[in-house]
Amino acid sequence: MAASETLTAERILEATEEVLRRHGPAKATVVDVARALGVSHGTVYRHFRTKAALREAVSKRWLDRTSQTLSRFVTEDRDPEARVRDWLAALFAAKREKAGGDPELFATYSVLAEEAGEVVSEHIDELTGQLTEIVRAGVDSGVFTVTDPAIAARTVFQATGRFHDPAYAREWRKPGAEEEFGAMVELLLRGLRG
Amino acid sequence: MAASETLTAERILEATEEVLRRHGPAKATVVDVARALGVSHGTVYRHFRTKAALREAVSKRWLDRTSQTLSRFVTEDRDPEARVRDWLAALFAAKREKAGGDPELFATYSVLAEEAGEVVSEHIDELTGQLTEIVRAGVDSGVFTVTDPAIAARTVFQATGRFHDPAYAREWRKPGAEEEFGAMVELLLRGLRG
DNA sequence: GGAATGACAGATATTGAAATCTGTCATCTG
DNA sequence: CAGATGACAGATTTCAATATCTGTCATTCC
Repeated sequence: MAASETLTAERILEATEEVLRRHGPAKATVVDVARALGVSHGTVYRHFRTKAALREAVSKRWLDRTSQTLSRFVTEDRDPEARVRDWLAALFAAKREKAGGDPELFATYSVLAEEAGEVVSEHIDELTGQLTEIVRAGVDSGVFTVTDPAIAARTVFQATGRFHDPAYAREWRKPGAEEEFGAMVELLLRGLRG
Repeated sequence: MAASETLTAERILEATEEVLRRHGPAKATVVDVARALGVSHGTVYRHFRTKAALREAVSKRWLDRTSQTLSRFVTEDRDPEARVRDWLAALFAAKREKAGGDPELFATYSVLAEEAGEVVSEHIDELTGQLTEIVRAGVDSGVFTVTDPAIAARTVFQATGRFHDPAYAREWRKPGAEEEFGAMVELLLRGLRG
């Protein structure tokens, strides 16, 4: 039996991701997860209070991977304007790659995220927080002239929603999407500079 | 019988809107529309090839009302910057009012629009066309410094998507939405000015 | 004794048969 | 004869019976 190893929250999450990959968000059940782990479903409920909590944890994991990837631009010691550009480009690239690489899995995670409102809010707060730091660096160095870096960052994030919100995923593969993204970033940077 | 008047496409569209209002998008049938008009459903098919075509026509009507409302800002002889501001504000106000006033009807039309891809594309082309004209006026008068008014207008329209795309309707009633909209418009105007 | 189990009640999902709807067209009606 | 009808075939939806799932908890097992 695979039960030779201790049953950790981590192992349950991995099994859940696998079950979601196989069955999709509508058909993936807690019983399936338990079966995949070779335990009874009651045992899964010892680690996660509800099915919703389990799915939320999976969502969080998924979203955190993106935050992680982008965080490197925050600490870099480079021109803030270039960092805003690169941070946004990396966000778009990451999303587009995930959506294009395995559309079904991407749709699955999009459904999960839809359900997990709180987790998504926190993710967005994390991302705008990162962007705020870069914008603040730009204001401090005099490249940007906005009054409030936090508001400016939130606005830039919202303005680029079309290029990172899963609801728009089908637009990302259209020809011209790259150009549209470029025009958006340049217009926003003009706005940040003033 | 209500059939005293001639059966026009117009009358069918009105009856369809009424049926949609009553039954919602999922349950509204062509048979219902025919019944409301006191004719057989075969007669409705004489005017609209398919149910989808009928729904598209209803969507077009709905969207055209918004285009109509906004067109006045295009012809006005005023400061282009103020006109961009007002055009965007009018768009947001119109959408928010419709969504807030009768959420169920708004949801119904949102579903219809989702189905009618082509009609929505044309609507968006019409709106960005309007905005392009205002931006071009701004470039001509020297207030704006963007290279291509059409690209700039499209970008501004996309950036403000959060404030007019029905997918975001639930965000519009949140406190702070007005401020977020204001910050977005001001950042974009800074970008247009350069 | 702390972790795992599986029987259970209520909620949710699946299924397949019956009902309704879409779109066509031969026929009817003024 | 132009416009309307309603019967029809195939597609889609509805509905109720059946099966499965979620979440709990008394009991079992190391």
